[in-house]
Amino acid sequence: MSVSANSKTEQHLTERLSTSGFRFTPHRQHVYDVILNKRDHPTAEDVFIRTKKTMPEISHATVYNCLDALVKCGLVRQVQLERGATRFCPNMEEHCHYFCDNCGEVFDVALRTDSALMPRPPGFKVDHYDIAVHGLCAECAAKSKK
Amino acid sequence: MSVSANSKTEQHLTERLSTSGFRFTPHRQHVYDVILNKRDHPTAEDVFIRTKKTMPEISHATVYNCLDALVKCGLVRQVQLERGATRFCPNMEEHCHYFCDNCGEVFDVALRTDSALMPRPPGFKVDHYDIAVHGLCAECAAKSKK
DNA sequence: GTCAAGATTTAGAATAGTTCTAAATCGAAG
DNA sequence: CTTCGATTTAGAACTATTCTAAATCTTGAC
Repeated sequence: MSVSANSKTEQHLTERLSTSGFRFTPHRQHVYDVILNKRDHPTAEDVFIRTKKTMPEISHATVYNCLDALVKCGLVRQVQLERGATRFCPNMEEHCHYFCDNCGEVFDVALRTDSALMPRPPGFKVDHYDIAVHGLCAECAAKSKK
Repeated sequence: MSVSANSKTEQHLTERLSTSGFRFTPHRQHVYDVILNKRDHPTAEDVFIRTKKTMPEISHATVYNCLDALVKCGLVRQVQLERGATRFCPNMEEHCHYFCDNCGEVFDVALRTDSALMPRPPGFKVDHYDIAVHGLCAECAAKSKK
């Protein structure tokens, strides 16, 4: 299993790109594959390094461009968990991020509550929810007690 | 009404700082006052500019240091809403941020749901919730229809 | 097929946001 | 009043992101 192993995914990518006015390109495909293959909420820099493995000539700016295109066409989410680099996540289900402030690990947890019921400022048109829970993962919580 | 108008607040600040092992300093007081006085979720740079008005000699690094101290002693929250600068918020109630992706305005809305009931990874020790809702504010939503 | 127009990619420069460093200063405890 | 650690400073350094101009590629019109 490697780049473009899944032609269904590729189909989907092409479709989503074009409905948002973007072209399908090999660069966008590789970047998307990288994000799908290791879902550890990589930064743009991480994605750059990983994409270089199968596509050594790709440039920094292109990775940002591809990531922005993927975000705009709804295949990838941006996640801001700390000061510093933005991370990227291909899980488009409603879910929240449990973030360990000590070791930096991120856990996805599906959202059960009906977020549409949350009170909101009058007239506000919701696009998406961005829920982060900060704290310590089980491992770090155990260590910090010692 | 100006810097240190409220001695109760100052008392509170001194207390909170010292229980976290920090000293009370005029710089920290000014920075905290700036954040309390205009609650528009300023960036560190905004805080720097505003603090300079009453304390022209303050340096960039000190603003970051003061903000970090205030965050560590639980008087101020960091908020990550977009790529780029972190914002700061003195509202320590459980609340979420409605963020207009078009004009950048931020609205605080108190949280009603009991977040303690949310499912979480086993063993995860929650420190705080960070809930952002992206979309368009009433004004921008109206404009975008035209 | 050929060409023009527009989209994409590139390297590298530029900018923004944050952290680091070493020296100077301050303040509390003895 | 001395000492030690905390705080502050200016500015350098570093990290993350965006911009720029030129080159390349794709698509659609002919």
